[in-house]
Amino acid sequence: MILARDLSIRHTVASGQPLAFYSHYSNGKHGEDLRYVTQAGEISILKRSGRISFCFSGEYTEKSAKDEIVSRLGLGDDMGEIYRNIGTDQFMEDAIKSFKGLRITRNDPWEATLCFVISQFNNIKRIRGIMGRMIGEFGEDRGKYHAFPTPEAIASADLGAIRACGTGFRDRYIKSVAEEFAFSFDKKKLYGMGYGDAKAALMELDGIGDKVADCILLFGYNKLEAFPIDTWVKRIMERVYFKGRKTSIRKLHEFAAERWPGRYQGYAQQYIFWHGRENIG
DNA sequence: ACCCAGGCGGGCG
DNA sequence: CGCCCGCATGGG
Repeated sequence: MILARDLSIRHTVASGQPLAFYSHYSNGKHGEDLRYVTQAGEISILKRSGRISFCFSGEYTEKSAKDEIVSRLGLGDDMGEIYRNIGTDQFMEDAIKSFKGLRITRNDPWEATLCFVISQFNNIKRIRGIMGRMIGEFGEDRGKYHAFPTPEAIASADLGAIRACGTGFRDRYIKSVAEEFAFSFDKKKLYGMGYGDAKAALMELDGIGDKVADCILLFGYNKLEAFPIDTWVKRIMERVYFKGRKTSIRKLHEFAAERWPGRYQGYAQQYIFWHGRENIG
């Protein structure tokens, strides 16, 4: 059993995070049910009120499964401190009120990378479909589910097979980053690097720009200071903070760093994104 | 039919 | 640096 105050699995999974693309979520009368497969095995969670009960299989032990869940769902985050930090104005207060319990999930760097390379110039529903087909096509068969595809599996696939999953023009980016992660890119090294250096290293890769790099750092490398700016965040910030004027990505980054200094820009961003998308349009 | 989606690379001034 | 363009695909 795990205590989980200020956790909404629904908001967390719905808000376009990598976890959503490889998990199975349902909300029944017994509570919120979430299942997902990792390289180590399968995790199954049931949350009712502020408590999580869980099951596991594969290589997991009671302790490692618990650690996995706490880490994956960001349960170590002090939401009181985070809400005080990002609740800087009426828009942010409304966002927090609407989506209290929305967490930043922590995913494997490769998983975050593949998901967000696919996300570019795309929409959440389609990303989900493409990821589902890639998992079915290239992920190891674990019986009930397939595991997340390894970089090696995708690196050795041919471009046509990747494209057959519905990736469109992103096929070559997908293959390229898979080759990097399989053979040359030192993905461990980024954990020990500062935010700026790690972002620059990711942006060396073909198909990874400013926004995708920030997503990978936020959702894959536990760097909560990352602030991904997509079309929604840009549009909403321009409306709320810049009187509707077109504003460059660079200016928006500068504004965010000033308004939400410290370690929680990534949380600010996720609440702007989801509140803006769901409640403001 | 038209527009848009968790953008990026390349080319231009 | 900023700006503009093309890019696959499917849903509204």
